[in-house]
Amino acid sequence: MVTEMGNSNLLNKMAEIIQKSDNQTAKQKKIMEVAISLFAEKGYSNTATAEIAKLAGVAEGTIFKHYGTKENLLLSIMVPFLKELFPSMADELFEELMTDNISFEEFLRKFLKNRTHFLLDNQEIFQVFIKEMIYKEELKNELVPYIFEQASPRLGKVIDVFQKRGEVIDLPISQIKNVLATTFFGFFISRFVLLNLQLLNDEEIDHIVHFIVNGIGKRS
Amino acid sequence: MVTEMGNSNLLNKMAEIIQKSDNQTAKQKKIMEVAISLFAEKGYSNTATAEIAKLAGVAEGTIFKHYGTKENLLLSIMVPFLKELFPSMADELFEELMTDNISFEEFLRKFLKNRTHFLLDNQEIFQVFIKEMIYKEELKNELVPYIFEQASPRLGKVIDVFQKRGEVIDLPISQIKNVLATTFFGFFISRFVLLNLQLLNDEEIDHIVHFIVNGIGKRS
Amino acid sequence: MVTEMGNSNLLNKMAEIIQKSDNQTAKQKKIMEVAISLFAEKGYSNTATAEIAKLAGVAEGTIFKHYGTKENLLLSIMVPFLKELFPSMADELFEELMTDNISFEEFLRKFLKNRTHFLLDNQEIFQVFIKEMIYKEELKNELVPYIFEQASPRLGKVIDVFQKRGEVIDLPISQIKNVLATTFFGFFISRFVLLNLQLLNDEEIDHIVHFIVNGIGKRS
Amino acid sequence: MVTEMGNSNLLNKMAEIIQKSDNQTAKQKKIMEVAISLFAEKGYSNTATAEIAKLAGVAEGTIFKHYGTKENLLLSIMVPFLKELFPSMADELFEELMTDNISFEEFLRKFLKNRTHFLLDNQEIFQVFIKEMIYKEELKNELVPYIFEQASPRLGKVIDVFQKRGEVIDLPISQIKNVLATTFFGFFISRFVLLNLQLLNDEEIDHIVHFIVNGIGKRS
DNA sequence: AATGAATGAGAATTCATTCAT
DNA sequence: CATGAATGAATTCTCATTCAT
Repeated sequence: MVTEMGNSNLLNKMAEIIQKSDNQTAKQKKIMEVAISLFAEKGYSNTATAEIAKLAGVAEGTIFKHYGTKENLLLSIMVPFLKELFPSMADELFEELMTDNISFEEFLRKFLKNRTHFLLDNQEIFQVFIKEMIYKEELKNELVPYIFEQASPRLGKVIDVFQKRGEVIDLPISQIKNVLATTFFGFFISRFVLLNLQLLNDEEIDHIVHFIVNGIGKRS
Repeated sequence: MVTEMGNSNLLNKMAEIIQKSDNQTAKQKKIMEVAISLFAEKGYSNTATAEIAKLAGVAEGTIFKHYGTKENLLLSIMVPFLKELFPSMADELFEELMTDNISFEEFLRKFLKNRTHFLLDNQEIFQVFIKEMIYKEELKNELVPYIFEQASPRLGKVIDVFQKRGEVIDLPISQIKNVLATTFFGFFISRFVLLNLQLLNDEEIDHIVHFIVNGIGKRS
Repeated sequence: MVTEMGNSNLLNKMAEIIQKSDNQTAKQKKIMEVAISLFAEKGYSNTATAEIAKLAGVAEGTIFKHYGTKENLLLSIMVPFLKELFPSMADELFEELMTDNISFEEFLRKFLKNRTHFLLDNQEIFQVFIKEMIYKEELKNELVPYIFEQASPRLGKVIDVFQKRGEVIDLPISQIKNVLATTFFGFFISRFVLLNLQLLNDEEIDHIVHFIVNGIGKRS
Repeated sequence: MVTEMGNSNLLNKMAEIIQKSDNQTAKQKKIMEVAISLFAEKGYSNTATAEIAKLAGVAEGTIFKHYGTKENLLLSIMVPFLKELFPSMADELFEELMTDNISFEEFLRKFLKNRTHFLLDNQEIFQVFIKEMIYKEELKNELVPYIFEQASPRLGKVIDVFQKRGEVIDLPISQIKNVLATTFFGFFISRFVLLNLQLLNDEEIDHIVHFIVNGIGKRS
């Protein structure tokens, strides 16, 4: 159900990058590594290509030989992350989690654990991602819809399943999706970008899951 | 329980700024206005002082005559916002909302409406604020604790009241605070910064309040 | 024997200043005072008029009302100093020192003491003077000849007197003048400008006088 | 008796500069050449990097690529000069001059000729040097002691030798050193900085040597 | 493929000077 | 006389990008 986005510059560029990104030299890997770290720390526009080159132990020209522009280097960082964050997650992870007759709480718990680990493993790229998305209109305007298109139907399907099993309240799916998306989003952003926390234990995940399921109101 | 913060460079600087900013020239006001708008749109470091000057109809030197540095101009924008976001909110708003024997849901509804309107009125500054906080370690390290100190005890008091009235579940206050803070935060950030939405109707507030109180799990 | 210098911009300007400089207001005096101190410390071109105004407790405009330009403020500082350094010194001091049948050594001693005290009293202006003379070709080209014209004949007369009394060797007067000028000059510059010494005791003056008279060679 | 100066920021910076400046591009050399000339003529702070770039036929950025800051360019000019003015002079020149049983007058003559030629060859750098030393407290405070430490013991040794040979009067060495230093200093500064003279003939050196040895008093 | 010297278009900031009040 | 807001040209410095080797 992925909409065609042929009019998107950014996604076109990303598609190009994917094709080229087969075999990276050692120097390219080092450049990416350093760039991710610096972009995450100081932001894209506060990081000089000269600094990347120096820390990566390559000449400045080398970066431009490989990536053409600084902007392109940024995209080359974001593309593989995006690829892994959604498409693979979507169809592999969701099926994996849904196979057994797992309870809704258990599903949430496993889902949050899985994504938390992925984001912790890629915390720097995630930071780069969010930071740039907030700044750059173009990026925001193209990626937010893309992400929604990727995530929305899968999330919808899951909610539908659990509504039918009687574990989720009978409100319109879109409404539940919004609430869930906002909660997940607030949770990840505040932990991994704003507070820069490096850990997340199971207990905390239990709390958030309990909250999502039961709210904080006391049942009469 | 509010910690003294006399050792804060940034907050000291802010205090100085407030004093100076009483009697503003027409040109100064115009500069601030334009700066807020540009910083919100493109971010602080992607906005040139030359552009601010041009749009404000002043010479570039005028900006520096009044604010000394570009950084200082940013602080001059953020300070009054911060001052109004917390201290005033805290002691006036909270009392106002709590006087009558308001229900928990009603409290949440009113609180969210009030803060939503404030943020809609100051959406651009809020964006500047969040964007810079994400980038600048110094800002983050001083403001996050400050905000927590301002908000935490007040939030705690409210939860305590409603727990005693039997409207909020008997979990540790700190746990409920975390969950609420994350939800509010995710809600505001995703709406006003990431999605850049300009409206919020009462129905949506009802949804989020219902979610906070009841969760999305179905009661058996 | 003072040559006419009608073609000199600088000396003309100075002449104008002299005429205007009759009655100074309290603010003017404060401006001059602060300017001298700052020019001496950091040099003319490293001192901002804004700083002078601030330390003098006046508005920036006030400086320009009185002195027109920053350059003119500098000249207004140098003129009275120059006036006292040479013309008055020349005809009053020299006569005073030469009246009695003073010995050459005694003359040198008194002369050095007198000029040393004058320079110590005006050390800051002297520093301004030398520093600017070194930098500004125009100043150098006009003032060095002027100073030579003022000092040279008077020094020549003194040497002549002591040669006739048999206390100074019979070398060409110009040669002795050069040597003396260089020595005096080196002495004052190194002490009061480069090393920034604030004191000079009689013993040191005795040494330099002894050296000028006898050299450091041992007599057989 | 040479003090360790490991705590000197400026001198450390200079050491770094030397290492980098081994293999200079043609453009770098041109930049240095032009900078020396302009700094000497108008002083460091009255020379714009734009002007240096223009006269050197390079882009302004090139200057900053190589030297980082304008200040650093200044140091890059001064360092090699300083290195040659003292250390090499000291141990090579002094020994060379002292080997034969040269007379004191002859020593002075040769010494002055040698240093005069060095300063004439480097007149512009010498001017840069003196001009900046007068202005910048930091430079003065680090270099004046350094120069004294370099020059003082060597000068002392020479005086000692000639005192023992009976050619120099038996006054305390420190006193003779002061007098000599002041004379040399006044001589070089007044000629090469203030008067900007381009020549020095043997006759003039003979005069100054004669003066140093015999003074200007007539022997009875 | 890799280098790194060179570029030049901005960027922030400074400052003497003007002028309306 | 005095003020101080406003100016705008000049200055130092940054940085993505190019290109000859």
